[in-house]
Amino acid sequence: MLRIHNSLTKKKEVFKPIEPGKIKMYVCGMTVYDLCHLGHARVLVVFDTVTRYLRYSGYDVTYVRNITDIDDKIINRANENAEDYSELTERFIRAMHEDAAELGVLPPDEEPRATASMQQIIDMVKALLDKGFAYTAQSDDGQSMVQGDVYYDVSAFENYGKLSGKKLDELRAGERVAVDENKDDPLDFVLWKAAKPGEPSWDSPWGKGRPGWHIECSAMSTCCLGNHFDIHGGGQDLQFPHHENEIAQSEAATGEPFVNLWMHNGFVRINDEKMSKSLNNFFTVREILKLYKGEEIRYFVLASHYRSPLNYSDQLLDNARTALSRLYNTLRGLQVPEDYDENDPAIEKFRQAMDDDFNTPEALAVLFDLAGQVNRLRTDDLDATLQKAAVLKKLANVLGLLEADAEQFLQTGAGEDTDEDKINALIEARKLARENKDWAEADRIRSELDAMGIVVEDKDGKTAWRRS
RNA sequence: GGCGAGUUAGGAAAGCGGUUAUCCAGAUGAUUGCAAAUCAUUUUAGGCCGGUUCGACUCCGGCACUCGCCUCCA
Repeated sequence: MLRIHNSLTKKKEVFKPIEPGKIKMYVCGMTVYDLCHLGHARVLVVFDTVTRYLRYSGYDVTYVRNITDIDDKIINRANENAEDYSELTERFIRAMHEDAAELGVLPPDEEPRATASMQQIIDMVKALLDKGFAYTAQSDDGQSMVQGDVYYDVSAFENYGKLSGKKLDELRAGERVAVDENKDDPLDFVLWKAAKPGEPSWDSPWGKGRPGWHIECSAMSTCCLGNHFDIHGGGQDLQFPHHENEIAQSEAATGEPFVNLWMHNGFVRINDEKMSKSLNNFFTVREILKLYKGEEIRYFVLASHYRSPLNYSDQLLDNARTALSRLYNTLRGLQVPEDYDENDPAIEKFRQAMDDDFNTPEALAVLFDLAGQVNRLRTDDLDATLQKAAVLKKLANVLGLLEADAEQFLQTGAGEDTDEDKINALIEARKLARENKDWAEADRIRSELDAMGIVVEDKDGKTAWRRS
């Protein structure tokens, strides 16, 4: 029985899809004006793992993750670079896809882009105007004031604040909301923004302009998944105002409930502080990939529960590396069969862990228990060893781990190339020395390899090597 | 100020009202020419103060501290 924490009710709930056997899930993706940092990596990995597990559990999942490819930051960055905004976004979309692949993140079923969804966005803004949830307002187009902006009227939506637990009065009492004279209420937010000269723009009934940030997700999600769907996810920082506004827009426009279950992953932190662009304390995925493999980063992310804060440090990545090596060491040298025993008790434990709000740390513990069993069995019962190993590999694969060949994984470093010829030559030389019982020479070669970051292991009459 | 989350051993991180979480690090033993890998055993816990209970890390109350949201953010 799958239970998931719902941000809307702040409780774990038994999950029940709208349509039996099917799950429709939307996750807010990147705004593509820069490289992905570790916080983005967490969203990618977490919801990829959720999707993989839901599919493993037998659900037919439609996973949609959007790309925000037009907004103020993109325009500003393109201006700074003196390049067309679409060149900028194409570049970072490509980079994002590369990073995702390195992290073992499968592509979503659909990846809608804001700029390719203008008709749906305009239709939704129209619907909101028609139903009295929005109003047009004056805007400075660079030359004169025109009636080119459209705002959402938060006071018209009675449940505003239900996701974030905020009340309109309390929000107004806060002094952090910038006062904009064109708005009726400081909390109203823009649906359609009139273009200034030279800005990228799209035709609309309100003149040339571009969508506000929140409306695109309402439009793209309902467009791909229908007015009412099962799960909507994203980082915790999107809960307010972004997701709150999505609910207000979608439910007002369609008159239907929007999303049954909201999932929010916790932040990545560094020195007990949120990692973010604005604090400028972020590490990009690419920087980390120079030192650690994508799968090591993935393991690091999954070693904490998705709703907990995740602290970043080199030591923790080192820890993830060693832990993952233990699993790969276990599979090393085994011809693990595809078929596995579905009645293995570990599978039930694994499912219980994952069914409990995707408890990946607990699920990893099950993998390590299996690894222990495999290592104990392998000295005298190859058949049983392979059976357990098959279960281990299968369950790890559900988490997007242990998909690589063990030997290859252990012999590949992050970033740099391996000079295999040199390594093999040294190992051959050491083999000769050992045959002659010249232990001094054998050990000298071993320390030479060690200095190269190579560990040699003599077992079963053969010498294997791996990266340290 | 409003709202929310958290505080577990040397580090990380879970479950659980009484039985070994797990991973990394450390110790000892087995194995090894010596190592590595692996196995076995093992040392460090539950912010503080009360309460409930035969029994609390686990439930309840208070306090302290940390973090987040309330503005763009994954």
